[in-house]
Amino acid sequence: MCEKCRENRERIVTGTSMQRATLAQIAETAGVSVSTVSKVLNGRDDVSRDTRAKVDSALRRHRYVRRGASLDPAVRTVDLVMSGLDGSWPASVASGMEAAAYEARVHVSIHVARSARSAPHAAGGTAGQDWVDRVLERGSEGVVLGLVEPASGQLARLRQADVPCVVIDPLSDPPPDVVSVGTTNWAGAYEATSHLLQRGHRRIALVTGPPDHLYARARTAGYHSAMAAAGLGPAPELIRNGTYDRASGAEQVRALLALPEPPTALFICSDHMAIGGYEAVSEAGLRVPEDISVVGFDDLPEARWVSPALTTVRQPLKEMGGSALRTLVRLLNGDELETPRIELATTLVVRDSTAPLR
Amino acid sequence: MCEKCRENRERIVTGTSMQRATLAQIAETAGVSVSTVSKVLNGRDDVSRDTRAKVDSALRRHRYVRRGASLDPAVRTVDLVMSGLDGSWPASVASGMEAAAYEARVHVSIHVARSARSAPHAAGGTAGQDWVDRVLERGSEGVVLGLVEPASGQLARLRQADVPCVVIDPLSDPPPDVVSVGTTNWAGAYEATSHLLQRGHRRIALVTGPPDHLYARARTAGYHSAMAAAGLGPAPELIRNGTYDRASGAEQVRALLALPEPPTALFICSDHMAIGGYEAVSEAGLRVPEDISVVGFDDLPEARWVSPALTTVRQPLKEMGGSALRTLVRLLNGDELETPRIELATTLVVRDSTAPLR
DNA sequence: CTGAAAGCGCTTACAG
DNA sequence: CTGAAAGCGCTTACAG
Repeated sequence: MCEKCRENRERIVTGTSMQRATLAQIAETAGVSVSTVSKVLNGRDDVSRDTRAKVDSALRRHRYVRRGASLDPAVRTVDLVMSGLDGSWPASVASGMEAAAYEARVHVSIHVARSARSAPHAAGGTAGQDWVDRVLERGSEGVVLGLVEPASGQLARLRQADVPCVVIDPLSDPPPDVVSVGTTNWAGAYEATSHLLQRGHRRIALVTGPPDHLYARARTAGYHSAMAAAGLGPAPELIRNGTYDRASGAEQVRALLALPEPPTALFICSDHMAIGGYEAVSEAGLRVPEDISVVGFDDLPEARWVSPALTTVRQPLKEMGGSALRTLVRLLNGDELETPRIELATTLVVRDSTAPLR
Repeated sequence: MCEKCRENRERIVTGTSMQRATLAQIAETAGVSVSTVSKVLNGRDDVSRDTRAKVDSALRRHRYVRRGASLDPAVRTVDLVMSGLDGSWPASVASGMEAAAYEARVHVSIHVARSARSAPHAAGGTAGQDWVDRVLERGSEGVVLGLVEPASGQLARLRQADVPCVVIDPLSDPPPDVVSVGTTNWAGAYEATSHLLQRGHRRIALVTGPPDHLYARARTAGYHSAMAAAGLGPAPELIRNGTYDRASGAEQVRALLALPEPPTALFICSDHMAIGGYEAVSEAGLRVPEDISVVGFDDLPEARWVSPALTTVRQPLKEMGGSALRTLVRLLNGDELETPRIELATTLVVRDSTAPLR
């Protein structure tokens, strides 16, 4: 380890900010000229393999960071900020985004948005660090947000730093200048409800999400529209709000099955809640789909793991990730967007959890 | 809009890369010196109100952005290279790694390892680009490989570039100088088999992975050891090799159930194969666990989605991701490792798919 | 291939 | 306050 690096390490330990290594230092370590180091950094091909290897090694030893890593438009880096990485939703979105990024020759960095309070370094002088700090510190050129609601202050800081942002599936109505990618929630719910109506069901219950969520409202509206088109008015006792998780689905379906006149079909606005619904149906001594039909929403892999396989409204999660990345690249290029709000089509995937009314 | 900006816009339209405005241009627009513009940018207070306003206005007109001003060389970036991002396995590993990276103040970039043949830019002068090229191009300081087998040439290139590498769950015996993180496959299989033996089962079938996989061999050995400890010799007809996916699990279990003397318990070396096994059991008109007990391996989230919930050997995937990251950081710091091969403990999670022999 | 030299964008100590 | 001048980090055209 070189003298300078040792100094740097001490600076880190003492909390002082670190000095950037200069090309001159790298050149000295590598035993070459500054010009040669510069050539390696800029990917020129008039450098021999051996020299390049020596310089690469010296750059890494010094932890050299290019100032304005974004100056080369060929290698851009963007951030994917998610509320968490566990589970099928983030995995699918990240997978679609990575594939699109590969095509576009863009690098993807991942972050989990943590609340400022839980930041482990809050005491060390970087108090209040949130995902915006991380993005700016990282020098990313753009951000895709997945299941993370940006606060207006956070959006303002990104805008000020000229870092564009695309939000996937915002929970609440975003400001008009925020670009978002979602799905046709209304149409998906309409199609799911119509599917049940076509199979003769009339008493169709809805388990939807929290009423303040943008897409829960759209799904509820789609259900109502399909019911109304079949001449069926609202039956408030058949409509319940869950919280998208399995336990909440079980709970809401238990309540529905306890009604004097229980439903014959359930449209449940998330696969996880629908799987919870399966439990409640089973507890009541009933079978899916013989006694009661169930339609979910999402088409996560788990819809195929359960038995019977779940009929559900497919959200194209990979395409959402891909679309968000491509939209972000257009923003980075300064291209005009046709619309700040992109909605991808849902499709109904019919499996084994729905049957005609007996 | 200034002349330069107009030029810039034209460059964008024509696909040429954009020129950043310089302080000299700002200075000219504002009618001041470059020094003064620099002072304003750096927040010095020896600038008059009027001059500052003129400069601010010019900066805005030129859309001047300081790029990479906050890049901190203490921030390190490492790559997570996976065979794919879909599914629970990569999601859990990535989640654990991200959490550890956050603690260590390391940024994580994600890549999917694609074969060189499928690279979309292969024709554009970057033929043969594989994940090693991407890692080096990106300037990452280290790599974690998940479900990706590094070829010896790839390892050599990383070594030459001084980029350390940690492999999670290698399929084949890695070279002795490659650091890897795995789980105690032998002990996990031993525990699973013992669990079935303790419940009175004697005719216990094994569905394991391809015989050339390192961890499949370890699991098979653990099964044999537990059987032998109970005084049971090998029964070759009860041992089958699958390919870890659901369909292969169903296929192998169908064959086992068709034996003249079928097993009363199945130890199936992946949750996905075990869920396929459920199908085969159901097709045969049998029930889990009343007629046949099933133990899986992995403890992916899907083990809890199926019914009955699957008894399985838990691999601590998040911890593996976290451990890989922490090990990589130690390598980056030049610390010595106690061992190049880290094995994390598995635990048996008993759920509803195992019952005493009737 | 390699590096000396010229030059660019930016910052800063200092003269006015 | 302001800006000329010196200087730093980096890039590049070019001589060898």
